[in-house]
Amino acid sequence: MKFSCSLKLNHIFQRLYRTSGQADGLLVLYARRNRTGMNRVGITVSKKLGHAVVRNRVRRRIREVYRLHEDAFCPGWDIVVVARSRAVDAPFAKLTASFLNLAGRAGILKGEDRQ
RNA sequence: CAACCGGGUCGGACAGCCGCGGACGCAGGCCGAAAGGCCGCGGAUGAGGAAAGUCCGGGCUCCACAGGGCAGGGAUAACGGGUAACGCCCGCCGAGGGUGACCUCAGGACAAGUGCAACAGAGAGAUUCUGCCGGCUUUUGCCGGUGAUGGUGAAAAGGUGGGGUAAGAGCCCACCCGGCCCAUGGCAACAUGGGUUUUACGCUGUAAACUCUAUCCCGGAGCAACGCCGUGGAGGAACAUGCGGUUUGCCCGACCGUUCCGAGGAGGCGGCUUGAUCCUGCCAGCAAUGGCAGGGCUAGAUAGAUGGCUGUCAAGACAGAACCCGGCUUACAGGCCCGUGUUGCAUA
RNA sequence: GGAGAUGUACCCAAGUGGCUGAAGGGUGCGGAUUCGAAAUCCGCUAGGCGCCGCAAGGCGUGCGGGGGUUCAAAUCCCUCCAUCUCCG
Repeated sequence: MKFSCSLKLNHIFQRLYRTSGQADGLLVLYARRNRTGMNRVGITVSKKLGHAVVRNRVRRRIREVYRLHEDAFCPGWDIVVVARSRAVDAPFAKLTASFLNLAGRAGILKGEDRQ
């Protein structure tokens, strides 16, 4: 990926959880501008969603959504995506639509940036 | 042919496009004095039979070295073997179940001692409420014998039959059951056969109750252990035969700290995968397993790599390594293979 | 990843092999007190699930689930599940 890496530091997760996020039935999205010029993306899947196989599948699908639409995002943001329990059985197209809709509301897409 | 029994093994496949991890390779690019780092390209490679639960056994690592004495604790439990070890596995014995192939069993000792056995019942290892019998009394009743009777209970003096007696009782006899002793077979558990006399073998159940016996173990932790590097920020603490600390308890003993220079700490690197290893063949053994020979290297992440989408077939489960092995337990759709396998039906 | 702890009526909970009652609180209902309530005091029965019954009530099953030992298990043993805590 061109300008993205994974978000690894626990205190940055904690900082993002204190901000007000965007949510719908499938996902919750927190975003915050950073100074690196890169996007740092973290995915949170709680143990309540199921066993390790279920959690791995949800995380991989969410990461795939971001990877396929990386060009639509503005660089320079910290992003945390939390999967809710209905995201376990959601089809891939609905997951994509939910992610892009929440990102648009957070104002981190390139189209939103021009306005 | 059908229904089973036991054992083993696989556990989505193929194609296309876009992606991921760590090794390896490259007269490749950038940075750097160098060591090296980052990027790019390439072809290989990349989750399980349970990776799970963390229930046992080890390896490995560290801590202030763990020594002696007295207490104490834990595990296992027919017998023989296998193993690095085990509470695991194999064989075998006994008991129980099944028509059978076979399956299940914490399966030492209550005849060393102690405890418990509620309620009911006369009585729960010790007895006379009713009954029966004998004697006295001659209404009531009293004394003695008796567990054979009734009822109670999970359990009531080893069982059946006969003799015997006032009535009865292993009191006596025959057979059976169990215990003990002897002989034979077996490494052994045990099996089979015999004996059990003189005076006295007949003993309840419970040890997943205390306990006893036998064998083994017991310092503590666990890779978030532990070692190394360490930005920024802050700058402490203490005075000697004392104080604090180290192991299941106590005593003795031993040791450590009480400092000096950088503990602790965000983060990073190592630990991190060649091992009681896997595959094939032969040999020993009923088997678990062991030996020899040849060949192979087969994940190593660190917010955690195997994915996403499409198509065809199938519809197809349980489920994701985190220091590593050997087991156990639990979850699980379907497919395949093996057996001088079992039973039933049909045909010859 | 590792180490532990706890599960009992709607909630808090005692019970560590035995009889009728799963003790006792809170909660519920009724009464006293009050103009009315809260608090307090007194009494009462019910307590979860299933079946039968018009009702009173009765029977069975229930102490997280399953299995075992025992005459008998909330209690002892094994196993699974759930919840919570701690370790950088």
